[in-house]
Amino acid sequence: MGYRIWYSTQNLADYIIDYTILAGEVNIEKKKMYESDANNAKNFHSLLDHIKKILYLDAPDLIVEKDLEPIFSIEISTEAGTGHNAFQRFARLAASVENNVPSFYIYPEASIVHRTNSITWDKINPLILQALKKAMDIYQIPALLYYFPSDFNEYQDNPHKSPNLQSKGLKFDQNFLIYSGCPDSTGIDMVDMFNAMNSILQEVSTFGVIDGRNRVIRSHNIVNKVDEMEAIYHARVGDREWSPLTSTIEVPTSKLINYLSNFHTNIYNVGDLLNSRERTIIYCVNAKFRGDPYPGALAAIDYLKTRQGKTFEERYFNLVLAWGKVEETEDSLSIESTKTDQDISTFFTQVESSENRSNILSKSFSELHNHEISRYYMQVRYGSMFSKVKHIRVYSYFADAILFHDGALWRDG
DNA sequence: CCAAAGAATGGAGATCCACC
DNA sequence: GGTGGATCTCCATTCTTTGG
Repeated sequence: MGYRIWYSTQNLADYIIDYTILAGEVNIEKKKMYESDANNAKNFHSLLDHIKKILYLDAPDLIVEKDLEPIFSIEISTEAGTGHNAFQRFARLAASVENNVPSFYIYPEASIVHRTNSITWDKINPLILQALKKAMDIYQIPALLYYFPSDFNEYQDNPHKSPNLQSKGLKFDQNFLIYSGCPDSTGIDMVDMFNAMNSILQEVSTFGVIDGRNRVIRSHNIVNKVDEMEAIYHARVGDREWSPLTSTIEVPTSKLINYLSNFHTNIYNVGDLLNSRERTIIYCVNAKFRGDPYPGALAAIDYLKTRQGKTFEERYFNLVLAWGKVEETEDSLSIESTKTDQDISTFFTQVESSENRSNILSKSFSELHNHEISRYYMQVRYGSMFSKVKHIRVYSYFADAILFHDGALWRDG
């Protein structure tokens, strides 16, 4: 027993160990993490059960564990945070917090984007701070945003003079041989972040993992961080709407029920769940049916708009995902397909192909290779829960219904 | 009309598997 | 066992829309 660091890139594991009090630990082991059964059929099933559960929605970059219990998870992005980009990774933060595991999100306050006639700092969408706050309010588990160190403060008026122009204005760690791709460890937010991680590690050492994790939301420096996040949000948000909420509409649930009636007979009735909420939030995506960045944005909308309690049953609004051009009509909805791959058959094809590819439940014992035995046993227990592609998993977890122009799927309860 | 923000797409990298 | 195609995932650029 001791510490175990699950990583997708080993550099990041070394970075976190070396810059926190984990550096003094002897009993510490690093292990490679596998994202899903769909993506890594050979190895995913060998992960411990509680790690699989965090990975169910989406895989973070790092999970730190003590005595076989996760202590916190980390996600890093260097992407420009405009539009829904900052939400792209939100589902994995949600997955972590929903399992009572604190999570850290490292994201640039701004990064330099070169466009045809200009060089600008693209700034992070402040709504991400609000989404994290909502998740913390519900679970009382930290979900903290730290800025990836950059030249933004010093050079916000003249990005072309940024010393790190070639890396979009971002500051990477000086020791690039050992910590390649990791943020500058001397950056003020990184120092704060290491302190917060140390607080969690100390709470967990003193009170045990379960109690420790539940106490950290009240730790002094984490309380300060949460206050700071809220202050930044209020300073930046203004009185306008921000993505992804700009792509949502709110309608009476009766219109949703009428739309669904296009796809079932008169004898069938939609179950109680959808009808139990008067109004419905629809996330309208007029893109080819696909994954990123939409799964993360859908998860964020859940926290921003619809969620009251810890599960999707405790929603104030229904949360619905619609593909195509959506219009509200007098008593229903109209959805028009304006692009390829906006038919419901696209969804079914993707489910079917991952099922054909990943599901080995129809094999006989003598057909199984040695490494397939424990994978088979996992699938006996969980079916294809971990074996579908990420966006199918995330959409069907968060959305009460998914609408297409020529079909729909919905929950009855 | 231009700049900023938003929405959507394309592409790279990793891995697996069928086939030779 | 080498190789090419298919799949999955992540990254972030590019195209589109909006607002002053």
